[in-house]
Amino acid sequence: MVDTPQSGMEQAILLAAERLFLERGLALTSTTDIAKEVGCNQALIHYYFRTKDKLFETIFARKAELLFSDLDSGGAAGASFEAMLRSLVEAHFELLRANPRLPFLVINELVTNPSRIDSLKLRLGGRVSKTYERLETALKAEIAEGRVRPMSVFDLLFDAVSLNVAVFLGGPILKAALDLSQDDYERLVEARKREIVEMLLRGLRPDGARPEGEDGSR
Amino acid sequence: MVDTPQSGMEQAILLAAERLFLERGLALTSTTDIAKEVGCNQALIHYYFRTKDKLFETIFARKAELLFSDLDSGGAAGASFEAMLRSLVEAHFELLRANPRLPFLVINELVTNPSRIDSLKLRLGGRVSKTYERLETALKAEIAEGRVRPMSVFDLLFDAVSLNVAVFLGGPILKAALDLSQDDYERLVEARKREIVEMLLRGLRPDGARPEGEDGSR
DNA sequence: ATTATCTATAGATCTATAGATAATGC
DNA sequence: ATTATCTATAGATCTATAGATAATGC
Repeated sequence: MVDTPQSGMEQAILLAAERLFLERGLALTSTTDIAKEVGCNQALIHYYFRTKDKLFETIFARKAELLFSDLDSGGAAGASFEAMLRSLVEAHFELLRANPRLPFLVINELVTNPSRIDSLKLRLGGRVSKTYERLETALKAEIAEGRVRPMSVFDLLFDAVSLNVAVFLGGPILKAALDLSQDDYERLVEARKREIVEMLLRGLRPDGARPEGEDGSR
Repeated sequence: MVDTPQSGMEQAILLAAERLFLERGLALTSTTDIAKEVGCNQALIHYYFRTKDKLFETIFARKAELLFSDLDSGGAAGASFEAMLRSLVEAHFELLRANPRLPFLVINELVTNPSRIDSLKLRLGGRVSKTYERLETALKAEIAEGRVRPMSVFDLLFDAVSLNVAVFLGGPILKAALDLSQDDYERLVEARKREIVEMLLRGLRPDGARPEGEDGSR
């Protein structure tokens, strides 16, 4: 749990391995590749981490933890539901933007090696639940007051995560397919962020909904 | 392009390889694995397909083609925009349901081996454009008449594909994480299908939208 | 003395090919 | 004769370990 202070070499190995694992996944990254990237010999990887799998596990656990970290959103208790949701979704989006390869790594690894799902479950424990429950209370209240159509928190989160994650899973492919410059690509990502929030908020409105004075700004 | 008639063995190899590639990806599937699955010796794989990569390419091309196949939606020309969109999204969803591992394979392969993106582009050519253009005309008309908020076809498709694909990318992981039975899982998938359509259609409504008599049914 | 780093190598794959044998089509 | 299938193996990895050497901390 606690990160014991690491030697420079250990750090360097972790960093290089992280980069390579994120880029190509576990199977396509050899300890030889990592050593080359670090600039040391391949045996040293095993000196510090015993096996390639343990090294991967270390990195994977940290990264996955990040992915499921509580997005401490919501800000002030008085914020409206819309503001809370918006801030949550945007925080999640920014987390992914800062770690764009993360969804690829996690999906890739959990799909090809489902046994890691259980160890992840243990490690993360009830981590997610805090945000989940706060959101649930808020959502139910909104629905009761008729400001949001009836729906489950599960679906709401599924919708939001789907939209966010897909940007970074499909992004690099789209960038290559459409020959986008880095600039154009970043604009696309930014545009998606706005569209996702828009789609989500509108998608929640109940049947007879009118905008609540909050919209129409920007 | 045309599938030349294949011998039984060739077929068997293709089938086994497809299954394994979809399950674990290219890197984690060896020609030895494939041979074992087929029940022949490993050299035979190379007799028919020369290299493992050519075998993969064959399968990958077919499958990717499927993924980008024109979803001949819309039905009758008189159908409403909502009906057209709904049918398009549902057709896409059903395509994925019939090939649930496909998104994993394609993303996995295009991300770890971006050079395949170009060959895919060539092969698929303007395939996607037909649906795209029909949708574009219809969307613009809707927007002009104020029945849909201003937005691009690009974003609309991105939203829809994101929501659909995420079900099948994340589904197996969720199933394991929540210990769902096969039945429960299938119910979840079905529920997602309904929610996705709901979210998309509502998310398109313009600011002052009232339901158009079409909603409120089921 | 202990810890970090290196060289060398065993043992497991895995892909691809060569060359032998069996099956099939005239 | 030609085509399909098999056995055997070369050559490339790749992981993990053993054992030598260099660096560091008392």
